Amino acid sequence: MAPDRSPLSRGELDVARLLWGLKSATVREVHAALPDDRPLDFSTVQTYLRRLEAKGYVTSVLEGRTRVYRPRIRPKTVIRETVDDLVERLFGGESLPLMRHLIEDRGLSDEDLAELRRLLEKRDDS
Amino acid sequence: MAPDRSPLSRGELDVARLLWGLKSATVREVHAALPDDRPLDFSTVQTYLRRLEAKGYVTSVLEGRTRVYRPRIRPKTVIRETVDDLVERLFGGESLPLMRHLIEDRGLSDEDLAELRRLLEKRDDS
DNA sequence: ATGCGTGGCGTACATGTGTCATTGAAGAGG
DNA sequence: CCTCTTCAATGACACATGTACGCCACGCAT
Repeated sequence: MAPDRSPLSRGELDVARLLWGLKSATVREVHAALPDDRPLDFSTVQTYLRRLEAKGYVTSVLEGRTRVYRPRIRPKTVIRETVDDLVERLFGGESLPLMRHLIEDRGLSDEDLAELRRLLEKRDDS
Repeated sequence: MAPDRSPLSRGELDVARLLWGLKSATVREVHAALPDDRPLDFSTVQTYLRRLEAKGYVTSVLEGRTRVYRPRIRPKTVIRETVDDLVERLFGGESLPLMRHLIEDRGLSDEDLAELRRLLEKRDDS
């Protein structure tokens, strides 16, 4: 249950997300996938990937002379850990207040609401 | 919209939460209010409060020879900023996936579910 | 061969964070 | 008053994080 590996920093998470999207990628590919509003130097990406590996979030193999990285921890896991942590720190462990916040203070479209209701029903008869 | 003040670190948030609860307090009072599972040195609390003030989250006045701190930014605001940030970096800005996660992957009690449904209805006819 | 792009690896370095130790002055007791 | 106690204020320090440079090796097109 405890998050055995150390937590991701902001930048590391950004890079990890890209890697999840790519399934498997070289530094260059991750670098190329960076959104325009977050330019990073090639080496910076390299550093992040190295640190991600050191922290146990990704693995890599050397293919020829190129290192290929791929995720080792699934997004779901990281999401769980991150959200748990946030709920803990911000709401003392209660998730309902977070729900309330989301519903009341953030824009939810009508589709979102419909979908939500569906989720609730499904959750209901289980 | 932009979070003009720099974000709170983990420890800073812990202390800020205590201060929100106390409305107004001296270093010593905050220190005394620390939960048993998170002991911090008096000076450490002092440092956090100082940094919180530097970041603009709290203010203080010297009353006699004692400094009294009080919140300057409301919890709601910090919550909004923090959650926005998390939704952004973890779900690309969509809040529905976070909802889904909360409903499906975290334990919600029956009361929580009932409450949720009420929230949705209220939200509905508005 | 020579020089250029691609890429790995190690290194660097400023700033942010977690956590205290030390300093220094205001009030209490004699 | 002078010393002792008690805190507030400041300094310090190690580790984390954001961001990048530099050097070197390889392979390909002059």
